[in-house]
Amino acid sequence: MSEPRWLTDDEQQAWRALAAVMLRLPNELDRQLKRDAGMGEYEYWVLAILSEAPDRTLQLRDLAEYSNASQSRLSHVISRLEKRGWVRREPSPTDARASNAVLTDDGWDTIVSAAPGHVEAVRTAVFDGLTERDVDDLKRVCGHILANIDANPQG
Amino acid sequence: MSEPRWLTDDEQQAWRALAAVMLRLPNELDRQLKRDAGMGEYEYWVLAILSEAPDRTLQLRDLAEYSNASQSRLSHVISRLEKRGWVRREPSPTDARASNAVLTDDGWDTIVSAAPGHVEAVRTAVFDGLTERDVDDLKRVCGHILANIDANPQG
DNA sequence: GGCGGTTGCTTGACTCTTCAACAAACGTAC
DNA sequence: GTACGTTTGTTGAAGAGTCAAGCAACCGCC
Repeated sequence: MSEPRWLTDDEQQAWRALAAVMLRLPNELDRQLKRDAGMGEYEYWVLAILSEAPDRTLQLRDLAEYSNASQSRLSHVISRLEKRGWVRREPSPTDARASNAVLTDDGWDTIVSAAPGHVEAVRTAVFDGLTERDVDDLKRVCGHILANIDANPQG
Repeated sequence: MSEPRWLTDDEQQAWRALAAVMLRLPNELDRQLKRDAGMGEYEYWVLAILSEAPDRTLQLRDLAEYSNASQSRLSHVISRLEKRGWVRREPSPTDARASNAVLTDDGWDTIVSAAPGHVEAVRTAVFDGLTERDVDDLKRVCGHILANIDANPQG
């Protein structure tokens, strides 16, 4: 192993800022959602993605990918959402291994009523005070990071 | 409550990208650290911050703030690090309520040997392919977000 | 000097995530 | 058709984080 390529000062500062965002922002949004809608940020994503899917239905495999989680995590989460009556499982008609998650009417009502408050929280915590260029920069840099992770997974 | 200020398309895209980073990046770095050094990303921060502090010592209250965590979380983590012999607690000489965390020699050796691999993982996952301007943008935008959170805490 | 509010920290219960092991169905090659 | 490796999904145990409650020390004030 050769001499490690240490981070420059600028990189260190950027890294500290990003790390702080990753520690604090999810916490912040979880708290708002938990308080106002009884769910966490990840559960919100799952319901939101389902609500936009054709027939409000998605195979678990795909839902896990779109929501950036492991299948195991999604499986546990779907079980919880099922218990609350917001989602139900259906066997896939085309592949006997696969299951689909379907958003119920209750789930639809829940996400529709939770959305305004959550969007407001995201706006307050993230986008307030950002210029259009800031938003573009954020999208671009995060896109690079995701590409880096995809290109070089640790798992 | 008035009509919610929905996100623009650009904001939505940026938000999805940031959310994906927040879900996947910590996971990625945790896996590398767990595999190569037997600790998680947050534990690494704690050790790293301590290693740079005067006398490798910091009051728990301050360490919690610098590491962007709750005191409760830090308390649990320090207990784990204590069990592994990387950190020890000391009563504060100036305030009988307070405790200091001190990095042990073992802890020092651990963080020194873990650092190169972890820096490499951060570089691979985050900074590879970023221009200097990207790095500046990342720092600037994350700084804005942190300011937003500070100005408007949900807790 | 002691009362009341605040600060620093710990604890335990609850919830959530990960990881590894497992099972069932698929598909390809022979 | 059957054997092998892969894909899809579930499960249970172990590890971590959050939250609320609690305790002790501090500080300002009367």
